[in-house]
Amino acid sequence: MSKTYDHQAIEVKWQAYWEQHRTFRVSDDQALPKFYCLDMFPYPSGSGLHVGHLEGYTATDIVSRYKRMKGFNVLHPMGWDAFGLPAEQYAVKTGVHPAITTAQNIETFKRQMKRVGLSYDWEREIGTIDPEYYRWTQWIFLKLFERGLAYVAEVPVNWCPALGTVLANEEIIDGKSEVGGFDVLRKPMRQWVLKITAYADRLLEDLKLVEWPPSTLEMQKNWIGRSIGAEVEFALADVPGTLRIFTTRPDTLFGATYMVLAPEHPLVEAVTTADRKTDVIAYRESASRKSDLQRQELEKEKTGVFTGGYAVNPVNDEPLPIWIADYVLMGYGTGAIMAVPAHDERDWAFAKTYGLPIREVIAGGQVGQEAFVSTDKGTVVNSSSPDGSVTINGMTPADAIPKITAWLESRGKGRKAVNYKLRDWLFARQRYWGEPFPIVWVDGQALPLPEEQLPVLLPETSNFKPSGNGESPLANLTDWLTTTDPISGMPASRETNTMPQWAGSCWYYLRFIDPKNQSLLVDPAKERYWMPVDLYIGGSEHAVLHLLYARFWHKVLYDIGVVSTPEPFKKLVHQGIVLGEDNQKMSKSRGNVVNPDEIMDQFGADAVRLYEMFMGPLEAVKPWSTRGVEGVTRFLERAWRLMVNEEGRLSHAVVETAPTLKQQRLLHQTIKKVTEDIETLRFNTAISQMMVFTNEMTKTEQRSRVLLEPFVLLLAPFAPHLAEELWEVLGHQPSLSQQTWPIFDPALIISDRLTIPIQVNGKLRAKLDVGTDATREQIEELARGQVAEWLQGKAPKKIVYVEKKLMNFVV
RNA sequence: GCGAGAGUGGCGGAACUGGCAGACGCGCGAGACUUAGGAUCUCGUGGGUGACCGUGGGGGUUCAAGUCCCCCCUCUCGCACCA
Repeated sequence: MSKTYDHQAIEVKWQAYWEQHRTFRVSDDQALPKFYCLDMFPYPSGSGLHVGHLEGYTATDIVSRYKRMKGFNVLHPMGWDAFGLPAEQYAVKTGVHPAITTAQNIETFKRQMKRVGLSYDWEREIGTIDPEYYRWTQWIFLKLFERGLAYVAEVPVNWCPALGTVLANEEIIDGKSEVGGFDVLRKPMRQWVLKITAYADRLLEDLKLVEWPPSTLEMQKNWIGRSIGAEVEFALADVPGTLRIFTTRPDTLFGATYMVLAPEHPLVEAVTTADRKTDVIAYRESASRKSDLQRQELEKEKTGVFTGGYAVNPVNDEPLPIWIADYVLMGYGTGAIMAVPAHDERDWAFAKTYGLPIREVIAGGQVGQEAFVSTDKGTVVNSSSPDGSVTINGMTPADAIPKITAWLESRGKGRKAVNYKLRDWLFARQRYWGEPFPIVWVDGQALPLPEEQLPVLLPETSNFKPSGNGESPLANLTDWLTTTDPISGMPASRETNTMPQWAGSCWYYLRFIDPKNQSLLVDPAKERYWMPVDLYIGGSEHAVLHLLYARFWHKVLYDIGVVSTPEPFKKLVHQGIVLGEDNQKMSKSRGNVVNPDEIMDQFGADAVRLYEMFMGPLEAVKPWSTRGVEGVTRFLERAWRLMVNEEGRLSHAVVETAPTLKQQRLLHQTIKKVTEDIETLRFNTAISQMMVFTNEMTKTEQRSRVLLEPFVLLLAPFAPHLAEELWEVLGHQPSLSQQTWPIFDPALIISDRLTIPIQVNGKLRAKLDVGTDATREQIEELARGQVAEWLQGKAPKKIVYVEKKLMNFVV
């Protein structure tokens, strides 16, 4: 491929210039309007950047460069989510300390990012593994602990023998570990847990405050899973006590024909009769051995056993047999349900399997065929208490629910209740490469360390193997483990768990605001100036966990006055996945991975940036095409040749004379389109407009400087190296990053001629070229002449004229 | 099954509040310049080829539908016994 311009030389030149002149350093001048433009910071993996990373990074870089030229003070930082399992697994295998591999990987990432010309303020670089950073991660943990939002619990956790560690639910896919695909068993273990459920309502409500993709909002809503219903007390028939259940359908209480407890439910022993004991124990055991995967596989076939016990339905005093079944989950609601087979699919299936009665209480379906679950349709029937104190017959389910709930409440048999799918957040990992907890244990009690003792440094070791009993490798470090409680002076033992990877990424966006602050997490004045993040771009794989956890911490920080906004990320966009050239997901095994370094060697950083944006809409999943990179390279070369001759000097085609009106119109249309498209992140169409401009200019021999200079500025956010060079060739001082963004003149956009399509019966038959001042009558007369052939002399029934747009004859 | 999004040339994709379907790029074809071209430039390129058909399929609203309404099909992503 012949080179019109030497991308290599130009890119090296300008990257050095930017670095030397600290061109992208953020100012703390709060008089300027601010724009906080954030990428999801990466985990620095061993394989370096891939073209998918680049898509999001290029998008934020274009917006950042554009906003700077628009006069904004732009915060566009980058850092490293550098704690994580891969480096630790590598250390276990090779003995190389995770700090070493991590540092190397960060070097690679940073080198690649600089090569792409991303305009980060590197003076604000942070890493979650830096003690000066995790000191504040630990500090936030202390605040959570102080507020009762961090507690210790003996939780059955997902124990993965192969990884020698415990996994969170979200790290398990189809019953296997996300990393490595190993088997996972359940094992009770002492864990730190964060009470995210205390914030469930606010996490749900405040989704109204953000501009996020609808799918992400929906996923967060589902994850939180708020549902409103009632808790109802069922007295036990033969033993003292009550059984509390949660239902969203109290309107179907009269249709309950049996009860189900989760196998782990504490009342199981009490209600089980002697003759049922063997079966119940056997079922409980088999249920406890089932992994989540098995539970999913057996979804269709419901199993359970009768306990022999009965509970009394509070609405009609009817005794209901109590069963245990693993389709009822201990972790949700009260771990017990009333079963209404007529109006619940699961109960229906279970009732069919075990021959339990199905009683219709909402008319409108065919409950013999299938459960009738609609709450919008149907009428309540067979639902009056025997003592006549309540009836909901004839009502719609929606009306019956509050009525029966109120009645239960008046009798002390129940109350309105809200439940969430969201569980508290298991916040401890049995790993080395993570933040240590600022906690010591004295006599079995967890005590927080004072703030002044932070950070609790991760101790040095060369043995990264798990202790094997489920504790982290830190448990092997006796010297570190043994300490004294600074408050009481009592002998103490350090917490051996470390924090999960999510911890560091929960608040990093705050540290970028004030990365070197020694005394505060973030300076309040700076925080008020910069927050919230105006644009946050990252993968949709973080739609739930990272974004929910970060929102949770942010709200806690809001409550203690550290931050000033209820939500951290105002606008969120997910870049789509870049597929391989074969339309398949990029993977080493398929051999379709595109290495950005190789593409940059061949075509240069500007071409890669441009192609990443030209592929299609930012959020769409789309395939890579190296041919496409060639295409945008041709465009860049054409843009170059517009103003540079073969010797690399200003071309003679560049003239000082005034442009034609038509040329000015094209320029101003281009300014308008590029400006609006950057604002709405439609980079592909912005580039296409610049191509149109370039194609037109290529045709002319005399290219007015008045046209070229604004064009170079428009090109700058997309192809910054080339644009800087062109700006210099045009005789200007660098850097154009300090130039102001071109403004379009609305008067210059409007054309003096119009093309009016003429239709007959909605079909295009002619086009009229008229002046903007042409009247309807003039157009109609001209049009009649043009389409006479289709009018066939008949008078049109109707003539539709849309001002300056179109004329349609209806015959 | 539920939820969200999407189906437009050979390919990636354009098309604002209904108003010229296919911008721009890739690919392909023709030509120019050249010793040469896989460089560059110019022209052409939805399908048929007379006025017809074309935005996943079928209905509808409208002077006019890729765009709005109803039914159906397909794909992608997420959730998946949450009572």
